[in-house]
Amino acid sequence: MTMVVTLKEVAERAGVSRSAVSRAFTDGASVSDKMRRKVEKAARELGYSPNALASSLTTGRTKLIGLVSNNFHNPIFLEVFDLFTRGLQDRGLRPLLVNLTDETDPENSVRMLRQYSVDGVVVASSTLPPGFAKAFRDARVPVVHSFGRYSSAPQVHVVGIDNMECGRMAVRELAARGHKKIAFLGGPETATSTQDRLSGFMQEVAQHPKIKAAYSYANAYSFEAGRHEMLRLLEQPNHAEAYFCGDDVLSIGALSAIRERGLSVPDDIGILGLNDMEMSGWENINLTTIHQPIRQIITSSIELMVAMLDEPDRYPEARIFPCSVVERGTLKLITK
Amino acid sequence: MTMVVTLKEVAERAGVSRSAVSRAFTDGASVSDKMRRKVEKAARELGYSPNALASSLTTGRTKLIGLVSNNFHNPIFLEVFDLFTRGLQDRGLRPLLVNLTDETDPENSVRMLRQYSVDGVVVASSTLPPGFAKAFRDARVPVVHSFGRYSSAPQVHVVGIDNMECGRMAVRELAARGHKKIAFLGGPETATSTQDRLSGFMQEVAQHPKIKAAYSYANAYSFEAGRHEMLRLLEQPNHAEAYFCGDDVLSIGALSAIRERGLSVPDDIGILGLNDMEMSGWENINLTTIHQPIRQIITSSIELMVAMLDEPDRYPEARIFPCSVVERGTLKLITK
DNA sequence: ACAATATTTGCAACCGGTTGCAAAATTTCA
DNA sequence: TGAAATTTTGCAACCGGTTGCAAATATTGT
Repeated sequence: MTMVVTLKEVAERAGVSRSAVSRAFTDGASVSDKMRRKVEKAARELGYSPNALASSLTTGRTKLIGLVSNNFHNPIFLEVFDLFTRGLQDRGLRPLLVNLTDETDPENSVRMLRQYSVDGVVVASSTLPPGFAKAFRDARVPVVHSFGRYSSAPQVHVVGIDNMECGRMAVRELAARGHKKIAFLGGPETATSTQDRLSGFMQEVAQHPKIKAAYSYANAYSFEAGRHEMLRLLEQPNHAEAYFCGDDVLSIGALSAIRERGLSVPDDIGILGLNDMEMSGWENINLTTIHQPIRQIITSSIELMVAMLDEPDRYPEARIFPCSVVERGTLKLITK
Repeated sequence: MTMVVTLKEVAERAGVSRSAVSRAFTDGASVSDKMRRKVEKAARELGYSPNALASSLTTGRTKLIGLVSNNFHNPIFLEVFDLFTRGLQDRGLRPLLVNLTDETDPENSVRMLRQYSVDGVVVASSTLPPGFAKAFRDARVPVVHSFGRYSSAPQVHVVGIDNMECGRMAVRELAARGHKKIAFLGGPETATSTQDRLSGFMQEVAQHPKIKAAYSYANAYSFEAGRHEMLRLLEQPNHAEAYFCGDDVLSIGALSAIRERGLSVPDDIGILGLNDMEMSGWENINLTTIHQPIRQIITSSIELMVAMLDEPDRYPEARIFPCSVVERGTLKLITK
């Protein structure tokens, strides 16, 4: 159909064996310069390029990496996909993108990715349960869980941040600005990132006897969810002075709700986000937020994946990167 | 290494031939119920699932679709990737994501995608020259250029909008609101979408003798580029009353610049965008814009791709979807 | 110039499946 | 019940490459 040139035809044209052609195209193989030139000439004339899938059959390596996620409504994930695809490409790996939105069962995706013999899988999500990543490990395919839950006994490789510490950091930050009545507006209750941020948040609150804290959840990491939850909160008799939102996009939704109700930020209500996505720095958003070093997380995830390709049974580790507050316009300045 | 179960082992366990196992897993094949049950039992016990890549070798179909783009800084593309990946998955196709940022030469990507024997390629970009899509056609791989340039003599399948008509529509819209001094703030000059929108814009301006029009370009479809160009324009002695920006993200950048200069929208300056991405509807953005029906464009692109898999030499067509203005807060209301 | 050594090449089997064809088994019908 | 028609099964070759091994060729040292 597609008239694709095969190795055999190149061999015939060059008047050499098929193995010779194969060797000319695999570096490190034993080929003389003369032979290589002869083969390359024939290949060029025929427009040949080797079939990566056929060769994977014998080499056992496809250079395909499953990139699975379910965050297609959080703008930070555009940055995530950009960094992942470029990083993988730069190392000669190909991302097979899997959209897990609405998928509750790891089975299907595991099966599918095994059918395509991916060399490894990157699970890029904090809203997918840890069991999802583990399912890949159980199927004996190397897996890195980026933005996953850090645990003292990691079952799979995790690269991300310390979400509990972020929760604590948020409270310290709000406390330093003199807020006495604060709240956590989390993402979906089932997301490990939400759970951990909340638990760090509450842990730190316990250290500040004068601070009153509350919490509630949005049902997704999305603008609409944040807006909806904040509208609900504003209908309650006495809302908090400042909110730590579990994500920037949630924060932006909350900001929208607050302004719609005629309140002003940061004077009436303060907002602290988490992620520091590109958009949060835009002047029309200007969100004070905790920076998550996604560039480093992704680079490190890829390096870890590459290392695992050589050493599949590598002992699992967690790579945790520190976060820090970036000061913009949605939180009052610190009063000294 | 990965202890993967092969068809041969299933055959041995079930006590049947290898072909029998193969047939049990391809629907439409001639197998008795008894045989199928026997094979399925053995397969289940062994945890077998067929190797899609190996079978592609003989069937000539990988069900892999290259999804190539270079728009990783325009939030609308998160929606685009979401819709494409889900749409492809729903039809049993797998998106192989290719990030063409910084890539100027189609050669590499064509070669790479051929090595992986993709069944087809979707080029999702209006900032990639038409030659990019054509390179795939020349390599005899089915290609659909989504968001591509509509031409009366299409060389490849194009699914998108009539960009010239959008330009005209923008002028009519601004004229109807009584603006006499308008301008087009385009994306990169090399993007066909920019060229066409500008040419439609100018064409329509010629129909309105009282209207004065100018135009300039941002160097990318991104927030920063839009903001930067608008800041530059505001330094000129007399800027326009209303701008048609070639994209929503550009518009948002422009809004940020305008407000930073202490001007108000839409009273001092009006902005009309194009795309109607999710974010444009957010209350803190609230952009008046021309809606591009991306959902329909993507559904149609996928349907076209599926059709081409059966009929690779299908006569090229252009599928054009109408756009329409969605009224929000960045343009004065029409004065009757 | 010749033997010893090192490098390059081709043969043939294999990777994990699919498929045309003919033999074997089953069903249909008289 | 038996022959004809139909369905199911297995054999063997093939898809496009890779690789261990032995034969062929080239290089080195004396």
